[in-house]
Amino acid sequence: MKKLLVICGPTATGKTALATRLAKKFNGELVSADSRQVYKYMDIGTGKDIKKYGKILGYDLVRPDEEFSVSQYVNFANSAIRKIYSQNKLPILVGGTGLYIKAVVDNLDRIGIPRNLKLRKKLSTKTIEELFAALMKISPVEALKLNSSDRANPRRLVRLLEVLNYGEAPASAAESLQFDDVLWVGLRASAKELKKRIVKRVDERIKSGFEKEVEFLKQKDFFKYAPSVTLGYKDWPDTEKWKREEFKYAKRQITWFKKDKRIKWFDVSKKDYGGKIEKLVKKWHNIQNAKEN
RNA sequence: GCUGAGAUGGCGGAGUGGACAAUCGCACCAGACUGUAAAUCUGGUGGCCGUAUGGCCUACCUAGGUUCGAAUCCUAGUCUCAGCA
Repeated sequence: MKKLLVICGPTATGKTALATRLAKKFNGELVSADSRQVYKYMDIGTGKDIKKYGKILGYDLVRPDEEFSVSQYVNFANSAIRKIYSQNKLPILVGGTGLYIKAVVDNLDRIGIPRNLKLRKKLSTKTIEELFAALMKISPVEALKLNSSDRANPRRLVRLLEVLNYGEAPASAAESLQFDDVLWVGLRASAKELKKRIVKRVDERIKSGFEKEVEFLKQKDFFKYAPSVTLGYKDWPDTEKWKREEFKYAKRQITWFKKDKRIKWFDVSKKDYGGKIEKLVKKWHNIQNAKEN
């Protein structure tokens, strides 16, 4: 019986703390689903609470100047989860990168199709109109499926061309992993509360030596070109902007997760939400055990 | 005190007689997103009514004026900045 516990939600809601608590209680192991914590040396800025929480899988997978993608993440996560099963433990997928979680749970096809640097380079100078015209030529069906937002998004247009150019049947990402039962727990907070928490957390990160981390990364030349240099790192030392960007990011996360009706939401401002979640997980666990017998 | 420049929507900043509720950027709100996802992209953003084309009201420092018509021109005032005393 392959069970998976997902802990998701916007940033600064205490996902890792909750996951750690549940891991202790239910013999679980954490797998981080966070697209930034995969980078080495970016510890304070991405909030790797190693000291506080102990072992978490999914940290430090690549260097800050390396490319990373969902498909790599799925490969990693699947093998990590397999290992956890082999130890008879409960995998807990915890993080705020909605796409990564979805990719692991729902086995997305297409993400197995590798990028085509040559093609990307060739297309990099094209306008949106030209890209869309090219798509219409290859596959009007696929082109017209795009919504108005994606149609104006060069990154998406290029990727679709890449996919259609690949020809063969879409490769799946690594050996897929099917789950028998997934429990989705989401942590949420009001905008006001979220803002408060974000401000506090950014201030804490600054206090615990964020500037030194940035200096180190710069010195190592990781800032020259790095997909990893985003919010926080990107605008340093503008800490007010960092806070604002962090909140906007949280809102994007909320927009993403809101759509997934599988998620059971808990407001972290309510008292004893942790206890309630524990109860829910316990019940879920027991039901599964009963089925197995 | 004199001389010059200027006062525009939450902020920055265009516009300099009609196409202006006012380009654009930021901020803000909503949304999309199956190989960059802390990324990328879309829509909205004075008030009221309408699903909408649209209609009405209040707006470009204040008060008057010119004009069919003013954010744009004139007069006076207030304030800000720069240079000189």
